[in-house]
Amino acid sequence: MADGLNMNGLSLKDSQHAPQQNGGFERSAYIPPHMRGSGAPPPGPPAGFDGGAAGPPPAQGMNGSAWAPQGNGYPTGPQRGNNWNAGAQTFTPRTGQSNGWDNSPQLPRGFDRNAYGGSGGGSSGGRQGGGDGRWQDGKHIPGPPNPRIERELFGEPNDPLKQASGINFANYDDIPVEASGDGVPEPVTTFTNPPLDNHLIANIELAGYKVPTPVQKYSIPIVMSGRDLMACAQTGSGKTGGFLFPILSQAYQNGPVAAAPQQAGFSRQRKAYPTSLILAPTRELVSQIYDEARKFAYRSWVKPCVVYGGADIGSQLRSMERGCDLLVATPGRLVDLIERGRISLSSIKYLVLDEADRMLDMGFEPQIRRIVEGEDMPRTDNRQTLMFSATFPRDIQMLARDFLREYVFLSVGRVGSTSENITQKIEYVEDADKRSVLLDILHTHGAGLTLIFVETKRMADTLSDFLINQGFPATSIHGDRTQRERERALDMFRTGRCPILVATAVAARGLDVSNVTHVVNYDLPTDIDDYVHRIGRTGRAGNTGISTAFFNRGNRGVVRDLIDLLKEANQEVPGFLETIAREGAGFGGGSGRGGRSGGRGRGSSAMKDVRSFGGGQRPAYAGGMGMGGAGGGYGGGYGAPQSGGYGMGGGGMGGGSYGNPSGPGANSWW
DNA sequence: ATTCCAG
Repeated sequence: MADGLNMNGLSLKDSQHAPQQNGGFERSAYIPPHMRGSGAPPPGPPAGFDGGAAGPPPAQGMNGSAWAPQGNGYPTGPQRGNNWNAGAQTFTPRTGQSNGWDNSPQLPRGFDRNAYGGSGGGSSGGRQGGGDGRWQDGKHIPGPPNPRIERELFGEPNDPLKQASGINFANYDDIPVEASGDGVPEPVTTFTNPPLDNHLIANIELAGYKVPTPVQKYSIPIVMSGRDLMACAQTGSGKTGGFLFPILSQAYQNGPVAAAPQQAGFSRQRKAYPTSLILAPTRELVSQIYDEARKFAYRSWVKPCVVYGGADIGSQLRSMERGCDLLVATPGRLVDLIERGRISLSSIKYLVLDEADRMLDMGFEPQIRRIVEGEDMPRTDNRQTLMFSATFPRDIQMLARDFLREYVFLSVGRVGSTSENITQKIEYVEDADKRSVLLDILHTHGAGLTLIFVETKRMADTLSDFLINQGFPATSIHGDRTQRERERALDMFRTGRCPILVATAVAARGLDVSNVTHVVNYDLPTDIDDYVHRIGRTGRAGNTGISTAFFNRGNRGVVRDLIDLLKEANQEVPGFLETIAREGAGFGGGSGRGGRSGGRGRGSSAMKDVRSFGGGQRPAYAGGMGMGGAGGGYGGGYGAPQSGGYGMGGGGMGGGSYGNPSGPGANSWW
């Protein structure tokens, strides 16, 4: 259809919006993954070009603006200093209302005043949790303590439900960490000042966190020194804090940043200019991240906001009007709000992709590319980009490099990224027998929560109906249920009122529910990484968990990856798996998706920096496990570090290594 | 197959 391009957000819309120059080229020149690197022009602007914001280019020079990483003792990230402090002059903290956050003159006063802080007396915005403080005369003035909010955010002092979220690994130090890239800063070992801001530390204490998790130890100095980050960390290892802590700490120390100059008279409407944007693939995950953000923004000048679909947009808009510094969003709703002119990304300094490999997978990549490259977000030179996931297939890493600049690659935990805390069992069960085997499991299983994964929404309904008819306290969550139903199901599960939850992939990633003692893969996913994420719903925060998967010949497409994974995690490998693997999973490959993973390329790549292999190696390289120790640095082919955001260097992307036959255009979801 | 605006 004629709208095809537009649906992906890749066309030139809004021609009044920006000087086209290179930006125009970039917008219309979307190159699908499978075409990239094969002689087609690079999708981005030349190095150093600031094609992002509309209006005049930002001021040069950094002149010690408060936002620059100065107070924390870390060096500025390579080359980013230049444009980083866009509008450094306007930033100079002004007293009074607007504090320089949003200097777009066309904004109505009311919005401007509320843009941050200043709600001082009237804590009508108390609902937001964070953001009762303000930034004044170059200083952070936290709002007064609020016992009610405090209880809401952090729970009763001895509420086990809330306390459980405080991660309590007994032996953090046993977890191996590899960091690669140029000049990786030393990890921190404690939540102390320096480098962390005292107000943040106070909130961390309220939340009951004692010691940084491994991923936090590394991510804090990496982010605070201005570097980009690709972090591969085992599930339940504190990734959310890994990005929230350094981002908020910087914000508390340095205050608001001036917005990039806005196109005059563009909009009479109220428009939010967040400086941090966190994207995640499901509404529930976004909501969970937002709840965390509220904790650590408590009493601060930073106002967190959340937007996602299926919920009343009016209340989300009103909430944004009370200020929106750190925005947590699902891609669809964010695009919607951008189109309505209610959000501008021109002030973004931090972009976070949580569950980054999913966000860059076929289903999401066009939307992400549109948000990051097709709107007014600053380019890689003028923002920091952080990506987190438990799995990071190499082809997705290659894609991710489009959005990163001289990033540090961080790998925390075991290869394959499944936790040793999870005991994985695989049982051979024919489809027809699944129900009765499941009943056996549920009968023998004691206390604790059981999460059952199926492949389709329909199956989620029928199976939960079946279980309820059998007298089990079950419910379900999937994308065809209303948001209200979804949230209720999750809440019933979380609180144990409904300890059996049947779920589709919507619950596979990131959700942090304590006390999930058993994950059942009633249907195995076709992608082993999905399996990794699913079982990661148990065994969190240092607890142990059990995972049971029903396997039959319909799953032979993942048999090879599954065996590798089990071995890597020191789990028992049942004989039938080996047998079926020998039967030749190779040809039919089960219901294999023709897409990424190029065969069995995953196994060794999930926790490895692709740069270590030399740029653009094909997945056929897989199997080689032998990446050396930590700090391996760039292998050949990473090319000149200064070559801008698209530093493919020499190696190039070896034609066709993405093997994406259909391209990303096929999605017709909206 | 699944996720992601509203309708």
